[in-house]
Amino acid sequence: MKRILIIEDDMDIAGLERDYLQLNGYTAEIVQDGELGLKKAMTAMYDVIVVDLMLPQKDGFEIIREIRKKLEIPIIVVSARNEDIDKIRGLDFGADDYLTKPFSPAELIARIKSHLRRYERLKGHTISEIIAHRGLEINIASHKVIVNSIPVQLTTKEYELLLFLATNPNIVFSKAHIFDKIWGDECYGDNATVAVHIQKIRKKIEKDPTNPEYIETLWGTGYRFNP
Amino acid sequence: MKRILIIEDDMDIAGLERDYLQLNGYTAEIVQDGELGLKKAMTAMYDVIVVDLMLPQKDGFEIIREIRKKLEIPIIVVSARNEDIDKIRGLDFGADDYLTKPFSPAELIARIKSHLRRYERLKGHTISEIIAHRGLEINIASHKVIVNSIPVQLTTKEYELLLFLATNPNIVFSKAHIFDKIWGDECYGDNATVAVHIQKIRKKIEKDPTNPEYIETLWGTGYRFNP
DNA sequence: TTTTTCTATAATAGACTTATTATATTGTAT
DNA sequence: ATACAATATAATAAGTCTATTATAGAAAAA
Repeated sequence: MKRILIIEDDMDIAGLERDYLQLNGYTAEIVQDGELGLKKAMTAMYDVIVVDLMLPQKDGFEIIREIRKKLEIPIIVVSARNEDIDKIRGLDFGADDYLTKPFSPAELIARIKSHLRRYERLKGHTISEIIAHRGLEINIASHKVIVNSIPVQLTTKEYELLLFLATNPNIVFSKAHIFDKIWGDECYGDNATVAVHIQKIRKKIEKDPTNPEYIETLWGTGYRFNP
Repeated sequence: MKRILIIEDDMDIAGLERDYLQLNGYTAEIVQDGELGLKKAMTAMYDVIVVDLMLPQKDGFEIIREIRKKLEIPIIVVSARNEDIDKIRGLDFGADDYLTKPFSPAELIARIKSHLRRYERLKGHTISEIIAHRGLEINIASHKVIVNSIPVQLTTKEYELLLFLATNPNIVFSKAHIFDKIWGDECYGDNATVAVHIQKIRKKIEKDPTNPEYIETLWGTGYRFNP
């Protein structure tokens, strides 16, 4: 079941969107506040984000830019003003598509479908799919991970690290790269920190932490998540 | 320099498209015939394909379906008839975007730009590029090597060395040259080290390490990878 | 408290060296 | 020419060393 996040302050429109999405087999969640919307989006549990440009508290452009720093998922912009379109298209701030109000819900569905298809084609999987894999299930809301039906409590950093690796399976990342991704480019820190976190995650999710199945060590190169 | 393939029988339109693309720093190639267009596209030398639906000889839909079987790159459809749009959107036959004639060249450029951006975003960092020669497969993103469907575990140095040779097939490299490439010019070390690594790689990937098929020895000269 | 980060130490994979054996090439004598 | 020896180069095996990672525990931060 694909999950869509709607960031939209007009509840009439948001509700309509949600109903249509649900009719088409999607799970939709509405957030009316920009600040909260950004936070929700950053949990990385959604497959697509639909965001209105005109929001109270936080600028839509800013939200998208922030999301794009961390996530690769499709972002569809909704705008009431036709003039915004050029701005959206011209500036490369990370949105994938745009719709001007009023738009037909069918149009929205069609576009979401198309973006999901492409994402899956290029990445090989969608977010929802990666969250449950083999015996490992990542519950994003609670930061809990379920390994072979046994719930495991991860700390924030442990969770972020695992999620990053799990959403990029079969790719080797150096400790420095992982550090940059999780802590941010600006942060200066020790790669040992990454090693320590990896160790702690392994203790919690691996059957035998000495012979890890999920997070593999490539000596001298980095770590790799095996799905 | 990004390469665009235009499959379009109307030379007026195709020429206009090409000129605009070139003005924007792209390399554009025009093919007027559907059959040939498909063949060209399949060479996988292009970054984006722009295809007209109405073509002599071969149906545009069919072409796109064929391309999509093999390639993940963005495909943009151009159609003269407005009615086609619904068909394009409704059917999932692999196109990424559509434009109805007449359209502004700027619009085409904008869309191509946007698709390229997204493609790079989703594929760029995690290039799951695979180098394959005969039974040997090297997956760059995951550092995995497979020989005749059997995964082989290489160490970092072994992997680097094999990758270097495999990406430069049919070229002879002296041990000193290989050493410089893998270890860096500044490093001083023994050429024997290279020989030892070659030996270890052979043990892992060659059927008969004594008569190597992949990494051949050129007595007194160096080593050569045979594809 | 709990979580995160740092530091010191231990474990170890694998990188490198060395010594030895095998093989190809070249040169020389028959 | 052919056979053989001499020489140069490569393959191999084994052992040493180093760099990297794992781990534990303390310190700092939240």
